[in-house]
Amino acid sequence: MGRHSCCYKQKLRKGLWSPEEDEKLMNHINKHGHGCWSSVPKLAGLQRCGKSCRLRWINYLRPDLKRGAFSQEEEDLIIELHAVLGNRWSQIAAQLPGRTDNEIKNLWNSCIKKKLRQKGIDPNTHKPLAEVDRSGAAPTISTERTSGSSDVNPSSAGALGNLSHLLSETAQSSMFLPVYDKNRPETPSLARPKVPPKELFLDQLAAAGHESPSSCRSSGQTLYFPFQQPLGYSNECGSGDSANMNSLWFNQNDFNCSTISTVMPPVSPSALSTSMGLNLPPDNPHHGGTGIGSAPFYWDGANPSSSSSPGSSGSNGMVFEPQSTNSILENRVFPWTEIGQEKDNRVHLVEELKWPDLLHGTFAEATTAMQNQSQSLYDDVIKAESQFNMEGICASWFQNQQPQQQLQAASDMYDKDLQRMPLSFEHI
DNA sequence: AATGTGCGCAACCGCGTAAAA
DNA sequence: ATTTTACGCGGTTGCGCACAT
Repeated sequence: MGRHSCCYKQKLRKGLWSPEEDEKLMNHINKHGHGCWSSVPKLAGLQRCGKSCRLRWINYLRPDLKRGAFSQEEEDLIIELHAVLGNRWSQIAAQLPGRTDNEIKNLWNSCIKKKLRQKGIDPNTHKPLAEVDRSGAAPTISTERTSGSSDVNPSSAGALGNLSHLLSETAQSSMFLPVYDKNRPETPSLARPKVPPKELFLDQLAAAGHESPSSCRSSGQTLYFPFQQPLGYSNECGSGDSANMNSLWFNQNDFNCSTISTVMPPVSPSALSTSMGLNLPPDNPHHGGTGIGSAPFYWDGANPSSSSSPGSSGSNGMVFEPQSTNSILENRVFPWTEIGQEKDNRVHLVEELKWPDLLHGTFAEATTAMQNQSQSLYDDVIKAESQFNMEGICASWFQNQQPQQQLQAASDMYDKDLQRMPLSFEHI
């Protein structure tokens, strides 16, 4: 395999980017798009390698980046997604519009890990630390890319695998899990997928839930179902009382097939509602508490004024504006845990969203039936992704901006740099 | 005030993969 | 079919700041 030739070239600047460099890069991409990244530095007049330019653009200069601290909802979503996807930061980031994989990775390593440990949860396995300790060798997240195997968090995959294992064929067929072809060749794309995020995301969930890696055998021990973990992550539950937290975990012993279809939605409602851009009035009886449409954690895609990305208003799905004033975890992320009295009239709504629909692009139709304002995850994510293809898009974004907005954008863009500006700039 | 330490963030590095030559 | 080039991803490093000693 060839290496980045640029990496070996000498006299290329490294380290922090100066405002001048940022300006050059931004101007160039605004005018011409990035095209071939390796040619960007030359065309933009930068003493940087293309890789560095790309990274700078993606992680810092992109106009659709959401700035500022992560909200509690975002953190919860990251935890939730990490339980399913492991350290696949780019895929996690795909579910958090405006956030970069690097940003999420840093947040995870510096902040979330710590919080989870403080709450008695092992950040690698998403299990209670006590349980991990008891089992001896703590399973670790395998993110080896050389193995060629799926690097889905094995603990999560294992948990899902356990669930899968528990199910009879009949039970499985009644679920809305996809019919996953076990004979499907293990394509490299599973390890390093280059497919649209939605398909990828669902594919991995499917793989996690339906494939049977060796780690997925039934262990006979208590199963902690990862989707419910955020109950333990909740601030409200952040007492650190591990006994209480443990009680929130899903116990295989209480598990029966009748609950599976409710307990096992393949994608968490928050993830879907976030990604789909659902704007669901909380009092809508069609998504009152169970299922995908139930999460009042929604954002107003039609409210560009609230967006950090003015050019992405409306349907392009880049505006991520959590509207919930409550914790996402209060029966919203995992509302199916609250089956109770409303179960019957809600479950069927959830069950309308069958995996084949999700996987074959008819998801939007199903959700439309439930909720007129919904849009497909696929469309949304694709649009989000297309935002990254800045060929001309960025230019149009800037063209759409009012002068003061451009100034504000530029101002925001340099906030961090200004904050980091050494004292030597004070005399300017 | 000087030094040490921890933390967060930005950027780099190495690798795998796909596409192009 | 093979080699080269480019891209994207995840892990790691290092800088700068804030706080403690």
